[in-house]
Amino acid sequence: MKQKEYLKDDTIGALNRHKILAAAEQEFALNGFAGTRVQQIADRAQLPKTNVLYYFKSKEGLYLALLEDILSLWNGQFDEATAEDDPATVLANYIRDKMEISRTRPDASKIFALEIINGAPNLSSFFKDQHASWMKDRVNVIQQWIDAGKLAVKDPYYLLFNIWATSQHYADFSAQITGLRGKPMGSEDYADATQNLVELILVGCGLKVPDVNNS
Amino acid sequence: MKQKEYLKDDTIGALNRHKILAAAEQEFALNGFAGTRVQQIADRAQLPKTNVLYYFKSKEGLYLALLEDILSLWNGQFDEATAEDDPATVLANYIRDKMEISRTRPDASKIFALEIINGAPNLSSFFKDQHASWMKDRVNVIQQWIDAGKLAVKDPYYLLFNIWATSQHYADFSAQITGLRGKPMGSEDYADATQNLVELILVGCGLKVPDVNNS
DNA sequence: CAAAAACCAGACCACTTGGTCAAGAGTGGG
DNA sequence: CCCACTCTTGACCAAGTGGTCTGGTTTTTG
Repeated sequence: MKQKEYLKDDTIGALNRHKILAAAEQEFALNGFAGTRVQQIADRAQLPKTNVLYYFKSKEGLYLALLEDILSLWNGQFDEATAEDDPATVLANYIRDKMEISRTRPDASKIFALEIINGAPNLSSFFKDQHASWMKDRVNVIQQWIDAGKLAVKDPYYLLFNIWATSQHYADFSAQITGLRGKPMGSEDYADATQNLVELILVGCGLKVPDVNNS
Repeated sequence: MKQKEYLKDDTIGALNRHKILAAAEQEFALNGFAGTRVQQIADRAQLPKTNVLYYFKSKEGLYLALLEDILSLWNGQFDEATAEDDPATVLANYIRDKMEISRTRPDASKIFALEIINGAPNLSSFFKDQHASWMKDRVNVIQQWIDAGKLAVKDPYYLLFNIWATSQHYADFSAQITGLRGKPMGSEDYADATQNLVELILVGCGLKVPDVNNS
């Protein structure tokens, strides 16, 4: 029984694991893996350092567990779209999804960014493979749109890169954005930025911007 | 006299300083500040560790010196543009500039990104002020274009953020891009990506894409 | 109600790492 | 040639850090 115990959500163990992961997400996002002290995570989680190491074998183990959680965010609606769907709607929703993640999970986004900048040393080849095959599928759908004359874009890869870059930018570079705007992005600002981005990308692809009210 | 000595470019000291900075740029980009060992920098520069500390007071001093070098890249042609200039040309050139920096100085771009993600703890308020006032000027010019009906964009800020995001993405996320494309970006790929991006942004702003051959 | 498992936490340690020191080796101008 | 200055380098150290150990307390379970 004990092995399954921690899968339940209401045990004290599951609760602490959750607290630790949440604390670790903030600390790793702010200081990177090497720059984060286990003690800092413990402090933030309001637990003694020893407890952190009790629930997770090591600092690296904790980081990897966290990373796995974070990677599960990298799936969204666009996953199921097919060539028959309307590109404008699909892309608009995908962009809105990505922006919503940036807004609600900025630390997760930052950790992912840090990981990639450092050459993705900890991304499992499982994730990489999965990610690559997801990409192939999506590129394929986009290419069909292009071939059908629905999309004025030359290369599907660049389109996706541009969407990722712009949407993640709001999370990853929030310090710069806040500094330059003079105030942090509120949720209305995010709504503006999202609408702006949707229009830029869609118009840039020769599409008409669909109504806002469809998810 | 000794104080000016290191400003000369051909002394042994200037040479070593240069080697150390170059080595540090690579190491810091790959491992972040906390994750980089002074010894690693020394090894890459092919000098004993003590020498690194001889030329730069401390690891932090070295990092700050490097950062200052890097920040000097954040100026470009767009700086001198006025509301009388043609927005399509100015923006296209600005995007090309940014992409060129991503291609030729990816490590510098990564270090800047790491710095921002971590909340920009080491950016001098001098740089921040300078950056903010640059921003105000540029936003002003863009706003004039908008007011004159030359540019179909609602907010100048978001336009600039989007340009930065997309162009820096190619440097900062090169590991992901390489993984997904199956091969690293060559200079022809960069040319393609640049042209693609210029078209996306300009068309997205309701502009016509000018000829490639003007810098 | 035991016994076993899960949880808690202070004391402690091996090791890494930035940085210092001191002693010497080049080097250039007067 | 000598003297001041720059440069080089091995030996060394104090502080910080991830992680263990041990002994205990609480919770679960048969």
